[in-house]
Amino acid sequence: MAEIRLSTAGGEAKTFPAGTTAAEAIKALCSGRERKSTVAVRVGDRLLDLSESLTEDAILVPVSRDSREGLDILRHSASHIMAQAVVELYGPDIQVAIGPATEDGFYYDFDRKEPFTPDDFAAIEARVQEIAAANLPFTRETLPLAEARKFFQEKGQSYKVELLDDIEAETVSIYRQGDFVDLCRGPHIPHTGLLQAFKLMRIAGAYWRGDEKRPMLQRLYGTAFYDAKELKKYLFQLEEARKRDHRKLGKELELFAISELVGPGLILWLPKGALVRRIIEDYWKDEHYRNGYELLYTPHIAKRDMWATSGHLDFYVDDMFSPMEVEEVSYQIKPMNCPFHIGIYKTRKRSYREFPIRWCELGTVYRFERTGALQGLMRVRGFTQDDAHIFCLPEQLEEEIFNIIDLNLHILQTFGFSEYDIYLSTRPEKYVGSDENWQKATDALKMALEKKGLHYTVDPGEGVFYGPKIDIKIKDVLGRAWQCSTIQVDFNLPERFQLAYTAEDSRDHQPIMIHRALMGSLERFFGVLIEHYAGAFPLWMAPVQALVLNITDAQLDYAERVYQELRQAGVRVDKDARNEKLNYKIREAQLAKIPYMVIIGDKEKETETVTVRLRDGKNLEPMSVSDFAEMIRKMSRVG
RNA sequence: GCUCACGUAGCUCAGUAGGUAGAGCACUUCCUUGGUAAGGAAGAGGUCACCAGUUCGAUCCUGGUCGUGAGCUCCA
Repeated sequence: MAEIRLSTAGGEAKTFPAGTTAAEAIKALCSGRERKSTVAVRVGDRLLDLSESLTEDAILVPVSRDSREGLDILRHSASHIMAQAVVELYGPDIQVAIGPATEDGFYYDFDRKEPFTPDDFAAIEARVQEIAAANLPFTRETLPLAEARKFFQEKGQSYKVELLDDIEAETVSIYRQGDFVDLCRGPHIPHTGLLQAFKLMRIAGAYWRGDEKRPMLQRLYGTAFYDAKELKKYLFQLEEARKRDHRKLGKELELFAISELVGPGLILWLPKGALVRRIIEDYWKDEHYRNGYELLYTPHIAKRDMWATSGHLDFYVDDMFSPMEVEEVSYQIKPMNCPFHIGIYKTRKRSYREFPIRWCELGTVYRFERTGALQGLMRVRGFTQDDAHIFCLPEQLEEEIFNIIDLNLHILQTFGFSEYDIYLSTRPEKYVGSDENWQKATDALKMALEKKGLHYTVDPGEGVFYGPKIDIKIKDVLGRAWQCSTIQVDFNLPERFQLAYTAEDSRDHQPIMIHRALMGSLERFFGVLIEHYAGAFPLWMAPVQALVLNITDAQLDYAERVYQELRQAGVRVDKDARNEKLNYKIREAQLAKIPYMVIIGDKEKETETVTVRLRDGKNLEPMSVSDFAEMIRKMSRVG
């Protein structure tokens, strides 16, 4: 019998008979603990089941249940187990589609006439537990494509047949556990008993293959862990995340509102939220002034002809609100600010000596989002972009992009965001402009990122219709990445609007245009900020920095004086002069997440001081009002 | 837009075999003047999202509309 040499990475190779299973090899090559935690093996870039027979020399990398890969394998297996449970409970005529692992768990899509309801959850979960307890082995079989096709056709599983139609390989693998058989690449856990913690999370509709023209399937989402403790931890984190939800905090802290009176996706900034916004805007304007930008203001509507010239009517009309007639001329509300800045560019002849021109605007735009897409502040129909357009010479392009990235990261860091995913998006299916220009622009973006030493991922086909872009997605505390910053090169609008500048040769040339937004939309950015800080904004952003609390009516006069003095000194201060006990006032201030409580009793009144309580419950030594004001002033320097 | 769920006082939520509703907090008034997370009492507050239908009678049942949530799709 032939022999093969197997080893683990870094370990000594041992000789085995050909056909040894991965499980046997791991048993011989690994220590007890590693052996126990191994759920699959990796050979090169292939993941194999433990039951796989090995026929060639190989270096085996054990996949531990503690690794991300190991968890994904469990969850993928959990989706099969759930599908088995569903088929057993609701009959074999139910159509099964696909069931992969996801970031937080897994899902499986089913086609069934009757909708699943949350009432079904208990039954499905119970059946999953039974299957897990039965310790059914997962077994893999390989069969020729045609045979697999016949097999699933006979079972009436048309989605599987459709999947097989797209597979080009000669053979495919199927997995069985109990009576359930599924087309699957694998690998899987050795047996169902490893599924120790399972929970059905929710049900949602999902189009077959993500295509809204195809049938809507019922997607069951679940999550799974090797250990019940891990599941508990995950559910606790979900609960914590819910507490930070910007929609909940926005209501509680009276930051913003969405009113049925006004309409969906349209944000009302309440006084406290509006104050935070003003602080953000002031900082933004100062920072842009320092970085050589000039501020613009432009209207909210423009003639439809302009949107025809810009190409928006060809490529963006589905996202635009309907036109309105004004004196027999059609106008349309703006979904973007760029054509207006071009309007300003064209107010006179431009010289190359003016370049780069950096124009910024907090421009409010309106986009027709489908109702189902709206979500709190994160996805709205009217929002303000921190927009800018840079007009420059081709040879200035790379440096300008480099400068934008610098300013971008600086501003994000000021707000407390230091983790991001960076994407370079290339040409989409629907686009304008020449292939050559697209290539030039894409190269310039790539170059700037590489010079800056930033790690990025290429997102093929995700560019905007007028040019390629860099997107910087910031990560909030919930681990969600939010697309805020975007930097887009545009060789197209200058062409469409016939932009020109006079160059050294005294002839007209076409400038390059860059679009960029750093916070993206003030609404979304505010939403991310609320969740990031759980509503407890840093001092420099807090809408109310200090709250004056008198203990009894006897200090009302002094408390009023303190309040006025702090207000005059530029502290954002409120007062709570109500006839309530101190405990009560402190509780409310604490829930409002106000950074400093200024407590005024008889002692303070006599000595003309204040006692300061911090948001974390600590107290500062009594100090004079002016010292406190100075302290706040120093500590609330931006960033 | 599509699938599923939900919509009761400013907020969080009970409730009704179909007989026009209730709590806590918030609000108003009064008592209380209390040193670091809820003092007490009274009062006011609702076309039970909206529109139809079934019914002697609808907040409850049916249908539609609007809105919200979770997804799909899309995106700042």
